[in-house]
Parts: sequence; C-alpha cells; structure tokens
Amino acid sequence: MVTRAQLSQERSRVRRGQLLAAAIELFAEGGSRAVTHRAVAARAGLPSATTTYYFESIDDLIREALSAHIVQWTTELDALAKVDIEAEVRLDDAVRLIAKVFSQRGPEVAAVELSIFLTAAREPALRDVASRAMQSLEALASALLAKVGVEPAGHLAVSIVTLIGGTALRRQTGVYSEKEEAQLLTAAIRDLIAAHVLGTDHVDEALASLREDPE
Amino acid sequence: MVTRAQLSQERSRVRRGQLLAAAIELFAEGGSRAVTHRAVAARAGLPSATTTYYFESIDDLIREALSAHIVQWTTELDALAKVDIEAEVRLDDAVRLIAKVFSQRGPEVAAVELSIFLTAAREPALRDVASRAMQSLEALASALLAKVGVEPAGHLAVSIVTLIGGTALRRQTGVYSEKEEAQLLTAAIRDLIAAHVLGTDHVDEALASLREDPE
DNA sequence: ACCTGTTCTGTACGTTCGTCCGAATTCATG
DNA sequence: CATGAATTCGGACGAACGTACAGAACAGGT
Repeated sequence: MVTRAQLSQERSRVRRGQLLAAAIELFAEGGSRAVTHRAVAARAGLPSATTTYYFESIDDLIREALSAHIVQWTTELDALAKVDIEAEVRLDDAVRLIAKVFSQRGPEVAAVELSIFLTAAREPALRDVASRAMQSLEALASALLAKVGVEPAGHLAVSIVTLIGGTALRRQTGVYSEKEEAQLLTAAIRDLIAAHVLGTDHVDEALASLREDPE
Repeated sequence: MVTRAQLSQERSRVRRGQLLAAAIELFAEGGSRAVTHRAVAARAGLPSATTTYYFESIDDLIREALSAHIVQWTTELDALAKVDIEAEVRLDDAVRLIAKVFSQRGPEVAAVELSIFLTAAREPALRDVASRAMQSLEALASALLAKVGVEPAGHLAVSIVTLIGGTALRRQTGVYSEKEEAQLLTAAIRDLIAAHVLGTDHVDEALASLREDPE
C-alpha cells in the first residue's frame, strides 16, 4: 500500500528535482545571475511560487542545485570506476577514458562542474561535496591505473587528475582544438605514468643530466 | 601645456579604473551577483551615477572588469618572463617559481582568474584576452624551461601549464593543504620534465614493460 | 565678470527581484 | 462525511535593481 505521505513525498521529490535541474540549466547558460525564482519555475514548467515553497531562499536554491549536481556527478564517477574495474582495460583505453571524464557531455557541462569547485571556495556548504568529487575522481584514476598494472598509484593518480582539471579549464578558453587537447592530455598522462614506473631514481638522474649539461 | 581635455581624460581614466577595481573586489567576494551599479560605486567611493556614466550597462561593466583584470595579469606574466630570463635560474627555482604563478596572491585572487577563464566560454568578448593569458603562461613556462636547458620545450610547457591550472582549481576545494599542493605540483612537473628529456622512446619502452607484465 | 560647452551627479522612473500570504485543492484519517 | 494537515498557486508587497535625465558644477575663452 502506498500512503498519502509517501505519494506526496514522491511528488515533492520529483518537483524539487525538476526545479534543481532547471536551476542548473540556467546556471550553465548564464551564470548565477540568470538563476532567479521566476526563471527557474518557468524553465521547470511549474508555478512560480513553487520555488519559494521548496527552498528557503534563492541562495539556498542555487547552493542546493550546485550541490545536487556535483553529488550526482560523483555518483556517476564511482559507478564508472566499478564498471571499468571488472572489464578488461588496456593502457590506451584507460588513458582515453579518463581523458573523457570531464568532456563526455560537452564543455558547457564541464563549465558547471568547474564553477562548482570555484564556488566551493566561498561557500562552506559546497566544500564537502566538492572535495568528495575530487576524491572520487582520484579513486577512478587509481582504479584504472591498477587495472593496467600500476599499483600502488601513490601521487600519480592525483597528478593525472590535476592534468584533467587543467585541461577542462583550458578547454573553456578555446586556445586549442578538441583534438589537440585530447592529444596533449593523453601524451602528458603517458609521460607521468612512464616517469612513475621508471621510479624516482631515473627521474632524478634525467634531471641531473640537465643540470650538468646546460646546453 | 596640459589641455583641459587631457586633464579630463586622465581623471576619467582613473575613475574608470577605480570602478573596475571595485567591481573585481565585489566579484571576488560574492560572485557576479554581488556586482551591482550601486555596490560598485559605493565600494569605489564614487557617486552612484558614475557607473552608468562610464559604462553602457552592468553587463558591460562586469565584462570590462574581468577583461581588464586578466589583461593586467597577462602583463605581469610577460614581465615575469622577461625578468627571470635575465637571471640565473636553477631547475628547482624554476619549478618553484612557476608553481607560484597562480598562488602568489592567495587563492581568492586565483579564483577570479579561474572564473574569467570559465566566463570566457560564454562571453566572446573575453575569449581573446583569456586565451592570450593562457599563451603568456605557456610562454613563461617555455622561457623558464629554456633557461634550465630544456629547449625546445614543445608540448612540455603546455602540459606544465595544464598542471598549474589543475592545481589552482583543486586548491579551491581545499582537499590538500598548501604544502601538499606545492609538493604534488613540483613532483609532477619534475616527472614531466624527466619524461621529456628521456624522450619518446624511453617513455614507450616504460609503458610497454607495463603491458607485458600485468603484475 | 560673463558666457558656453563639457563633465558630473542627485534623483526619479519603470522593471524585476525575493518573499510572503490566503484561498483553493488534495487526501489519509477520525 | 467531516476534519485537518499538507500542498498548491495566483497574486501582491516592499526592496533593490538597471537605467535615464535634468540640472548642478566646472573650466576654459571672451
């Protein structure tokens, strides 16, 4: 049996979700200035009073929308890590896959996630979910690295995630084409992995040779 | 002789600059929603009508503020590249210096620059200055690399800039401490440089050994 | 001292914003 | 069927917003 309360809760949950999704859409299109009570309700196709009924204030609405979005993204990352861990993965596949984490749904969506990370700096309510997302990203990188035989990954996974974030950032400026970015990223990831498997000694040696031979 | 027109132009230039600076301050503190005509004028200590006198619209003001800020940052980067090119630079110094490009004035300011890169994606007026800033960053990295004997830098400078951007991004979330971020970044940069001087063959070799020996 | 064009700014207008409220609706429960 | 708590929603309120403009303030030339 389905009680009224449950039905109502379900309906409320749906409507809240619609509002949050609409808010994210507007945020992606025009930044936080575009997210207003009326605009959100209109985009969601709901009466304009719903936004005030479901959220304490407009800031609350924006915060929750960003939070929900990054949480869902984190969930997808975790799922991705579990699926791929059970499949056969070659090094190139792994590199290619992780290179697409930020870009899989186009640069516009990536901009939202990046914005959330930036907003987290001045919104304590977002800091937890933002750092959790970062950690899931690192966990995904670690899992893929382990799958291709790099274990333990140590700092390597973190550095790879750094590359991914930096790439997502630069993609927003459009200095390089989509193809160039992909090539640059995969090449850099390969270099980092190589340096990692070669070990600190080889790295120090290579750098030392630089110092001795200043051209 | 100083004409009235010149005096006036000078005064206008100063006031415009004050307004732009005030706008950036507000933007850094509360995002674009905090940048309003009245707030900007109040922060700059000028009459509230000045904002409409000097700028066509509020969007124009925000755009110009972000543009001016990133242009100035670019200028500083270029100056930095020229100064350091004339000084003796060791590898570790170079790595340390470039690691500080984004962090020299605290994470709050870095957040503004990152926001500008993101905003550039949906504001064509910012795209030029944003990509120019990226290129100056790469030029700085190239110059430092050349100084320590890595020449030509090729993709290396770009990859290092990617690491810097990714680091600046993650610093906003606070997952790692200031010191950890610095260590992670310098280690990753060293790895990339090492892989670069070792050459593609060594990298391929190292990765091939991974494939053959899946633990 | 007076005039003239430019620069500046206090003020006011209409719009949009965030928020609130009361009446209407819904539906499990008594 | 009556009750009441939860939900829905049109409309309205004051506040803050972007913007426009008439007149004040100013610095020459005469």
